[in-house]
Amino acid sequence: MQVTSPPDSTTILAGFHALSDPLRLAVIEVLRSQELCVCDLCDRLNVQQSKLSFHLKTLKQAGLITPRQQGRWMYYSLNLPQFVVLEQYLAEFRRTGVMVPTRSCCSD
Amino acid sequence: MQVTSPPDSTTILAGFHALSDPLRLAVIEVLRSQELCVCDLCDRLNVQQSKLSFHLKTLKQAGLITPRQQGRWMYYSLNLPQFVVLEQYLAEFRRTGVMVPTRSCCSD
DNA sequence: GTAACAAATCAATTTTTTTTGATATATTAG
DNA sequence: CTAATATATCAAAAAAAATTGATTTGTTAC
Repeated sequence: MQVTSPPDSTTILAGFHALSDPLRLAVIEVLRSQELCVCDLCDRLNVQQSKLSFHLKTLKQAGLITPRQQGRWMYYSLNLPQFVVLEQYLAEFRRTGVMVPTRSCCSD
Repeated sequence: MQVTSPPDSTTILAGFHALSDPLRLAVIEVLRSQELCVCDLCDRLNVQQSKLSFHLKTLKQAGLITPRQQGRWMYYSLNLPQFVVLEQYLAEFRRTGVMVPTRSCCSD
């Protein structure tokens, strides 16, 4: 019973790439407990606004965070379903623990 | 009951970075079902040897693959426990579904 | 020993990503 | 409308990552 179609590799790649930078990881750690606006994130992570904006874009495009505009503030929060997508991708490997015995290589 | 100590962010970052490249993802997909030597991987992925070697190094340093030397061949296989480490990291987010209601921002 | 082969490493180049500071866009306050 | 503020975007520079072809290292075959 497969409810959702498997994600294409582009989605997976974008997700892992988004999680492969220290600042971006720091962002999602901070958002773990609450939605925050850009200026709050700037303060907490002590990083300049345009820099943060660049990384938020990466996370947003990877589907890991969701923006919500309220007045002139932009609030970001985690998009948990996308975390699950990546988690599931990794979980599949665990289920493939059945290894074919090593064949002999090329010309051997 | 925590059996293993939590991985440092360097480990997590290296892992996600290793998974963020198309060729490296292709490598682990191919290794999913069996251990393979470098020359077999070259053939299957149709990629030149030094290029593959570069990416194998990245995967190896991230702990996602394990080398096994046999004669002049180097066999690589998945290191499943490290996949689990990353999976667990992502799973933690799912468990933090309890969101604090949004506070008002900065000067608002 | 030498030749042949597998794989890693290296240096130079190319490509991609990130950073920076400035500017543009959009919203609210007055 | 104008000023102030929040955020996004842009272009240029800097930094990091990837590609390439050549070379090196190590192993086996002869």
